[in-house]
Amino acid sequence: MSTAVDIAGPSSPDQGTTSCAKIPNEPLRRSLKRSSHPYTLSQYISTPSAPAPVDVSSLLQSSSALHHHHHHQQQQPPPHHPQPHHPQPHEEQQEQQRSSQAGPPSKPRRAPCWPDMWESPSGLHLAHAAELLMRAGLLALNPSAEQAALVQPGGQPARAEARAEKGGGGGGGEGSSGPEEEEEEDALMGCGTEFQPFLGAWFPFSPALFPLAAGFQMGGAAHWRSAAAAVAAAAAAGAGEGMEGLVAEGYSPGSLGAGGGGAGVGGRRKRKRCGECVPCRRQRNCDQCSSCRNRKRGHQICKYRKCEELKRKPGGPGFDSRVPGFDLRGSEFTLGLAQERAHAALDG
DNA sequence: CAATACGTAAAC
DNA sequence: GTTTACGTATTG
Ligand SMILES: [Zn+2]
Ligand SMILES: [Zn+2]
Repeated sequence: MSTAVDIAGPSSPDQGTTSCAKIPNEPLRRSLKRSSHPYTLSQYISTPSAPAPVDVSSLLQSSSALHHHHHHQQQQPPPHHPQPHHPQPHEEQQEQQRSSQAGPPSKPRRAPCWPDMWESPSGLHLAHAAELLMRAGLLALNPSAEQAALVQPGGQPARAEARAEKGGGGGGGEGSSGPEEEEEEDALMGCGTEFQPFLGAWFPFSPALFPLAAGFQMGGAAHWRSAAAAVAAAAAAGAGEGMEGLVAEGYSPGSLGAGGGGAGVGGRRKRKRCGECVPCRRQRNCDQCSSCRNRKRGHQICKYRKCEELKRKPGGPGFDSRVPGFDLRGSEFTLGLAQERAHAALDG
């Protein structure tokens, strides 16, 4: 199904060639004025200052939380062979590249490698499916089955681009990988589903499954790669989340005046992730979805990580068409497990 | 209506 | 100062 997936490239490079300033040319002036009219501040005010999400990390790593709660060290699956030196272009550069190369906005360089099929917010299904499979033990030793199931007949299913926040050499370039990696990996492994050894079974890397595989790899076969790289990656990634991640939510009624980009007039600041839904639990950006690719301009969290709570509008009448009785929150099993394992591995 | 762009709040 | 990410405007 998912035949209706947006195969077209969602990323509109637009003409904003330069970094982030509409100084040079103003082909279109979309931002005439950014007045905003949030919903009803009552909703926000009503928001209890109960810092629920804060405990998530603690819950996940009850034992690991002993050492400290500074940053959530997450697992970072090394993409592949350790490369001492690599020309890792920054996103900005990539942006400019693609932007400048194409005057008119029409798909700058979205390699056909990644059908946005995985990009679908509903892509979580993949993760769910994977978890189900794992639980069922179907992937025990059945690479063929998994491949056939997850791999797409199209040709280029998924490719690992793990490094993401490589962190590089301690600070500075945070970057979050980008399309460029595609080519790199392609050259290295030949643009194909990357099947990594997963506890004896082979798993295809996909944006949705990434975190899962990562966690398990670290826990089960962390030795498959340099521990140092993993640690570095983990640190980098962890920092990224620590930025905002899941902090206590507390709004100052008095401060609710203006601002919030869109939440200026009359409204509330910004809601926070619930921290319990599956998307919230994703620790890593897929780097493949529109948000990830356009994060520089879109300033939005990875589609796979977008909190379901935030997805629905507060005053929304129809709310969201959530499938009743199908709360993915139960999926915490795999996620929690993976994370736990990852943390455990990191902690030692 | 969906996707994207921008401003800005909030955590660091 | 940094970055991340929400919310809306604008665009399509
Ligand atoms: Zn993403
Ligand atoms: Zn959530």
